[in-house]
Amino acid sequence: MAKKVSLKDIAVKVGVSTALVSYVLNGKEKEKRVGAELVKKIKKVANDLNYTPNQIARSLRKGNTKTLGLIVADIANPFFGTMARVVEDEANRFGYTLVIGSSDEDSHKLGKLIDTLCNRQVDGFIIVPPEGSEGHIEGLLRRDVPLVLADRYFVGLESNYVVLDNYKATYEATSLLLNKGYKRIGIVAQDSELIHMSERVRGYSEAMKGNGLEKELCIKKLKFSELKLKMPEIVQDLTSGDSPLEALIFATNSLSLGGLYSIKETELNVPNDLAIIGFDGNEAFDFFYAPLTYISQPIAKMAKESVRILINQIEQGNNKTENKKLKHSLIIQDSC
Amino acid sequence: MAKKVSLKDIAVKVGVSTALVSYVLNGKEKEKRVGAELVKKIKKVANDLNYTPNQIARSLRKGNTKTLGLIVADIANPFFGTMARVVEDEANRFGYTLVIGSSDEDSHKLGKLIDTLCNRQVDGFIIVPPEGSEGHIEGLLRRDVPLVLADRYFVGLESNYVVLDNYKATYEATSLLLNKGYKRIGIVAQDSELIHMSERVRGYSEAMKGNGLEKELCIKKLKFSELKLKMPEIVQDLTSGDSPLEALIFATNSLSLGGLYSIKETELNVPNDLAIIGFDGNEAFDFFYAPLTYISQPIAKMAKESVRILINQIEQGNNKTENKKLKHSLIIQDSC
DNA sequence: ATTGTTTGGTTAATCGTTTAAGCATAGTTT
DNA sequence: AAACTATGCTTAAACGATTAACCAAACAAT
Repeated sequence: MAKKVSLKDIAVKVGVSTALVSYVLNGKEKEKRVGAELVKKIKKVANDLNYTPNQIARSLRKGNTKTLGLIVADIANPFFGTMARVVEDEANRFGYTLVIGSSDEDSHKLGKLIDTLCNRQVDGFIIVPPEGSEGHIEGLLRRDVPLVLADRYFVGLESNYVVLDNYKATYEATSLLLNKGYKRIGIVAQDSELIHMSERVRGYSEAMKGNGLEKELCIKKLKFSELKLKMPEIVQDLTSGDSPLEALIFATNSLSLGGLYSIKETELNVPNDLAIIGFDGNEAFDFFYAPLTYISQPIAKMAKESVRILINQIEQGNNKTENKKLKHSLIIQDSC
Repeated sequence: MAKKVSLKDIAVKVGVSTALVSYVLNGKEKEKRVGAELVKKIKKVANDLNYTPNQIARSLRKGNTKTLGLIVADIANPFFGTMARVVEDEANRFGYTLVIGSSDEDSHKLGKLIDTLCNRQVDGFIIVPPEGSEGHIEGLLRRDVPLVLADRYFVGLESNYVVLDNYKATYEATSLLLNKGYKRIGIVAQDSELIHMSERVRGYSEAMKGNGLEKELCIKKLKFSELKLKMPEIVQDLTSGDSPLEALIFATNSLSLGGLYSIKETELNVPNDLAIIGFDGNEAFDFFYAPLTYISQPIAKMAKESVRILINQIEQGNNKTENKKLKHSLIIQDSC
């Protein structure tokens, strides 16, 4: 790697001190009363030599890196990929670079990522926190590290967060089914203590109870690892027997997808034998023989808000926390 | 942000120079003959204070950042998301952090990303180069910046690269169709000068010519921006008239998807009226009424090889370039 | 007794920027 | 003429870690 042009190179060439060059190149020529002649000369030489400041050195001196850290569950997941993309663009717009990490929903991995990024002195974090990671988040908060939680948050922690109004999302989805006359409605959710999931289940429950159907509640929880193994079985169970379900809500994108793969293998006809509502968009939803009705998240808005809040905290030192619950939209197609 | 523990804090607490602490914490206690007592004490204090080295300072001094830059077209695209994920894991495995950028297939944006990452002193790049970016890549090569091109490369440039054997991929896909008896076969490709695309077209052409069908060649090229607009029209054109196509190969994932959306709207029956072969996997392919036969890329392998080659060059200063053309696999389902 | 070696440390320069503080010289007040 | 003020630039410390070079004391060898 060829060595880069430094302030010193310019200084030597022009015959001044590095301080002066730094002032000029940082637009402090007025404030620091640099001679008009020299300003021109310095700018020209800087340009000729194709100078760009060494961010590492600058970071060390200034104590900031103009870098944000984004930690999602898995960047290969299109939901997080899309989110990352918007975060990247927004960060760039504000002059920040983005570093992305995947936690695999593993709080230990999250801890390692946080350490790494802290040592690299990122100025702040946007984190999609996995289960059991309150401790790590709390640690960051205690150290006053600028931080926004996205997609999920912890009830006990006073932190910034930007999430979907998950309760309302499933409440309305369930209501839609109820309005269409379905009564025996079930939900397949992730087996997780995380608030976004419990809110989704609660939205479903409350909607059912509101219709006097508390006895009909059917909630199945799956661990992530069991998805491929158990989904066919679950679909089978729920839709047979003496009171088979009439409708099913899937509480995540992967559950929806898993569900579709399973349903495809059965004799069931959607929506006649079974109505379904999915979560998050997915092109596959459109190609299912009965294109899926689904709850869509405003990913871009979530990402933008997160960045805005984060940068606000970094640059203004804003210390009161901001919370956002965004509204879903219901994409209505043919599956119910 | 609370200040972090530094080498000096430890040094002061133990009552030694920072040099000694640095030696011990970097495992040079033997080489530098540090007293056994002190070694213990320093390690203990470092541990108690929860010390972790400031990577920024270390980077400035050592001239490396243990950071890799990955520039893809769009991290929201699952193909690149998956690739990024594997690159991330591999980089981590070797003690590197990953910074990701999206070029949007825009060489100017690529240039800006390269500048940003260079100023942040990444140790090397993995780049999926957009059209017209030879100049930027050449610039990096001239400065001896460690670099691996992925997915595509430039014929004139002597650089590392890891790509799919695109020629073989479409050659075999076309052969499959020919063997099944289809004769009037077309290909819909991206309108691009990039080698991966021209190789895909060439694979198709050669296979057709090999069967004496050069007169039947039907190659449609679409600009990325025209995809949604023109695809329905193209599908319509190709499949009607007096010699409608019997089979169609889509040369990218988004073309495949766009094609499927269009075909869904027609009266055509796949594979009876029209056989299709797609590119890259996609869950949507599985839910099309005639699950798609497609050319699948070994993304993980591509990512791993890229990282291996890159780190090899960074750490060994290896200056002979490595090139890899990986083999596709043909996932055979019901669309042909 | 002189020289040499080992042991166990310290000093100080360095990476490239930023920035507070200082210091001439010229020009302006009183 | 003495005392300020402005102008225009330089010096040097600092950020935190690394590392070459040096130093002192203890001990051994000639």
